[in-house]
Amino acid sequence: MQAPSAPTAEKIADHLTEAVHEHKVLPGMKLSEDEVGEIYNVGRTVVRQALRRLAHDGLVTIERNRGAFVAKPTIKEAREVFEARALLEPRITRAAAERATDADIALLHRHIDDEHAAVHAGNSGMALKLSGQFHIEIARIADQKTIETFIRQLISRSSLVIALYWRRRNALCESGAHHALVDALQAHDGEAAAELMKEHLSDLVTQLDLRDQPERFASLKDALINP
Amino acid sequence: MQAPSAPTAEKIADHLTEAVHEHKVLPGMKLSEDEVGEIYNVGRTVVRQALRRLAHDGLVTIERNRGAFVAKPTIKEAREVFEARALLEPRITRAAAERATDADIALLHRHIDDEHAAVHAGNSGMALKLSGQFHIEIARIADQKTIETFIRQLISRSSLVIALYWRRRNALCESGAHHALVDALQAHDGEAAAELMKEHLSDLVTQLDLRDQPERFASLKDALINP
DNA sequence: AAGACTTAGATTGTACACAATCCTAGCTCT
DNA sequence: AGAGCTAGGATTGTGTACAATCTAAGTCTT
Repeated sequence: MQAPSAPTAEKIADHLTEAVHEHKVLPGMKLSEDEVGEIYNVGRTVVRQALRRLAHDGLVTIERNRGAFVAKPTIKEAREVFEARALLEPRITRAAAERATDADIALLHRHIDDEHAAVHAGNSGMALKLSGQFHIEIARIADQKTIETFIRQLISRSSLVIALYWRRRNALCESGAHHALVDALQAHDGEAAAELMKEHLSDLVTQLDLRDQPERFASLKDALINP
Repeated sequence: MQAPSAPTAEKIADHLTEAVHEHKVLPGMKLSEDEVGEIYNVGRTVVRQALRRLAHDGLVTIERNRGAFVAKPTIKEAREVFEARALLEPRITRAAAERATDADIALLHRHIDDEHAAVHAGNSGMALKLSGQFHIEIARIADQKTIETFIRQLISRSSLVIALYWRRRNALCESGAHHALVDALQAHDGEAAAELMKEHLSDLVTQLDLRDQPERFASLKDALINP
């Protein structure tokens, strides 16, 4: 599963992003430059580029002379991420409903099937990743690259938020909502699709524990310095 | 005006972004690593970090083994930028209206005054930069860092779009719209502020020439390769 | 024995050197 | 003379070495 030859910085960043989506790497985890470089058979120069890109996406925080760590969004940031999603995704879903082709619908159905299969196989990380990619796919269908880029960032950060603040670790988001969404897209009913997406995101937020007093910090130091 | 000591990569990127906002650097201009490094008294390593960050913001395009150039958004990208702004800014303006303090209002008034002064002094670049910062300031007031970051990117890219597709180079956007906006913010009338912002952005788009056949390319080569 | 200080190790920040690639100019050939 | 080709120069891509900084273990003092 390793890369024998040297992948580019962009590839490494994308691969690490996927790992975040799958909850293979978790908030707070250290990303040593040497270590990452050894994994991908590449020098520190390239790793550095990848880490800086991830930092710019908000997935990683770089502390001077300390290194790169997977970001730990605060509760305020978590709320902002889902507010931004609530603002962007319903509108982009409406646009997607107008443009969705049969091929797009088929792809989304495959996505849902894969997600079900992953849940059935107990691979919750893969299920989570596919669930996120479903949202990205809708943005792609809408053919709005600029907003798609924003949504990609938001979904990546949502994975971190879920890792930190999800109530019941086992229970995954039921993909019934996704199924209903695809039906609305297939019917080219933009209004209904937008409404479904809005409710879906609303449901997601209620599954999070975003109360103000965070007692889930890893260490006392973080508790006293970060907030 | 030069930096005697070595500024950080982030500082350089911010400074170059400002230069884009002021139309001091224009789309298509080459950003040589050695040249930029010499300007800021810094090695190529740091310049490289800054340029990659700008590339990620969509302000610069990096072509492998060719170098970094100020981006030249296509007409499709230009439309997308303003569609995204039309989606984000009215909503963020509504939020800003609810939160704006007296100090915020005073700052916005100063911004408008500075903008008027710049127009009066014939410094259209400065006026354009201030006009963009006005929008960023509203996002800051709304206290939504995530969306503020998106709006920053969009306004930077808007500067490129304006450089490429503005109809009348001399006529600047009348800041009467900005003045009315501040009044609505001061009255904490979110609905009115959102509507004003929506109309303001709509007006901006009508000032652009986004017809499909672009005959304003710098060279024949670009005309045949890019589209 | 607990706390503060010192020193050694490890990790990141930056510059530099070399390799790879591209652009340009000059040359040759038809 | 014009088109194609080749060699030189210049610019970017990447690894590596050295400096700066942080972390942690070990020692000394009270």
